[in-house]
Amino acid sequence: MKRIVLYALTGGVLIALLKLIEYKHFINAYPAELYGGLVALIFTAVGVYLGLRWTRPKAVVVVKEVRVRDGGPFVLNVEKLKELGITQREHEILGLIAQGLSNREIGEKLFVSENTVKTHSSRLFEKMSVSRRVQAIQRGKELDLIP
Amino acid sequence: MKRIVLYALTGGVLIALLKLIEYKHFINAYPAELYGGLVALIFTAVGVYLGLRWTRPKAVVVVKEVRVRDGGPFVLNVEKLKELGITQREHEILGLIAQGLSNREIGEKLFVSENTVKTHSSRLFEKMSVSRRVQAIQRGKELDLIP
DNA sequence: CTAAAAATCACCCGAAAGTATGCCGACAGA
DNA sequence: TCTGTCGGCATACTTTCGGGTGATTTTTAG
Repeated sequence: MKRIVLYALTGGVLIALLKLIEYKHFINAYPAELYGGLVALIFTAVGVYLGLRWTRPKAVVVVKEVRVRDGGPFVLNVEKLKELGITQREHEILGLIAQGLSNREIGEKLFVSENTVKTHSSRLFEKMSVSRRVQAIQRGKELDLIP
Repeated sequence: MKRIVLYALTGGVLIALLKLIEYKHFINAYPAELYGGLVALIFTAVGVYLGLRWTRPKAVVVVKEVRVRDGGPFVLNVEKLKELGITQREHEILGLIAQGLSNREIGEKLFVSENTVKTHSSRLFEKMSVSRRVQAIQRGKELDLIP
């Protein structure tokens, strides 16, 4: 709600501002259709971004085929997660790490910055008492945090 | 701050759109900001819709486990090793990588320099068509090169 | 509504990982 | 003997990781 108000305010102010300053030569320089297309494109892109960003499912469950030797389907050890204080996001990132993704790739997948991924993984490693991602994977499998 | 810049950009382009749709008929009835907000809202909504429509559908949850050779002990796939041209040393290093050891630790364990380990792992990654150690582990397990 | 928890992002720094290239010695096979 | 493969090593360089700090924003719980 706050964001919408902010959006309206900044948008309105900027519109007034830009209208005063530069729309004159802006508009006359190229055909109007071009601007129309651009505007549509930009807003659509923004919409896509915001849509993906904010309707992100709470639990992005990892789709992965795993060849396992031991019997029984994978059952997430929720108690262990709570015990270690691992959050959903951190757990999610653990899964993606286990898929061999780099921090950058994880960030792209989750629509967050690489820095954010680093922060999550740092805290995750701390909670899991490991210092490398490979170790985190091992530990995660031991503790049934990941398949 | 980044968000405000984004709004500024989109808002700036918005003025052009208003121009081209002949807003003069309505502009006198209500403040221009209202139209700006409306147009922005509409396009954003369209973007959200499109974004969800086309990029989200595949985000269906399926945790699938393909269980082969259940319960059996690990059997090294020697054919695969030969097929990929992976040498003993490289295979050995793959195993140590999978144990969560760093290149330095591997070097110490094998009484060789860290650089040598890097060389081996580089060649190994190339042969396995991966670019990171975590991926190598995954692939190695899939191909039964490591337990 | 407010406080706490979770999530996000930025910046710095050093270490680890990975790439590329070249060189060398040992050793097997043609 | 020549050639090819393998193991080992180095140097230089780029990228990725991870630690640490601090901050804001969003979500959640009370």
